[in-house]
Amino acid sequence: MPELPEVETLRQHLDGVARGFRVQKILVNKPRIVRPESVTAFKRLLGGQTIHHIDRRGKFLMVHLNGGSPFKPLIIHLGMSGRLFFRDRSDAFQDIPHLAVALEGDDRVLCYVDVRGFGRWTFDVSSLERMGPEPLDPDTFHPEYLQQICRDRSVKIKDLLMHQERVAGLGNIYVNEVLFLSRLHPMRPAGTIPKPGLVVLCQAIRKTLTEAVRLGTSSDLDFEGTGRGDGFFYFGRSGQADREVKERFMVYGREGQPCPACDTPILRMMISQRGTYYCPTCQTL
DNA sequence: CACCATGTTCCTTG
DNA sequence: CCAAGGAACATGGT
Repeated sequence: MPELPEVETLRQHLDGVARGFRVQKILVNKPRIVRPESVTAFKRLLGGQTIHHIDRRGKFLMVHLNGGSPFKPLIIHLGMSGRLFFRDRSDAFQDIPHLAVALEGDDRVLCYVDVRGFGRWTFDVSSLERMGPEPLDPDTFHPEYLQQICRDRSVKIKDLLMHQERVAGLGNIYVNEVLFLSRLHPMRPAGTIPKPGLVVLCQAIRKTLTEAVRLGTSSDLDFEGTGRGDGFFYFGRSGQADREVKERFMVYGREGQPCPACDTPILRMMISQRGTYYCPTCQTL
């Protein structure tokens, strides 16, 4: 569920339904998720607390809590396959496949399911402290900032944009879309892009992410993938909502299909071990 | 069986 | 110290 738009969609949803939720009991089925804390330390920090509100930073959710250390929010990262949703307390939530963490409240249970187990629940802020600016914040993210991080760098522009210490929240799907919109080849050395190109790139990042959040929050999402409508996420299981989301990508996952701009077949290559999709006519080196 | 998958972190090499 | 490249993590879908 991973990139900024999906996390923001989840944040908005949860912020509206999780405020005031009091953690009565904690179940940790996959201890790896709460690293580096021990399960007992994690439970001590979270037990008895109430959710005050939920923020986002890059791909991280920050769950602010009442009743305990006020400056230590619970930080959640969904990794590649994390899902978060509420179930009734009467449901057999403990039997949900790949349930990694569950927070039991008075009448609901906040369930965290993570098939691959790359996600993380922690109170450790170290990875947040090094994170780059929010791409949707015009005060810190603008063409001049892009110019600053690109200058004198030979790194491929795709790798640079996916580096969370440079820009927070872009991942492998949306970076492909952004580069297509910007007409930039994914392997273009960052330092060779002239200022006008960086202005276009900045605009493409804002447009791509803003539009994805807009679609994510306005669509009738099948949150849990079961048709129930409460729970979470719409991408990664082969349901109807999933297909609708995929259809709006211009190049991601579209190897061999015609470029939306010029009909040249989309190519796929590997960059840093990630599938990279681009139009060889529109995006030249 | 082979290959691919929305991500981060750690290690090695230069 | 920095940058680049790659493997590892764990599991499922096609």
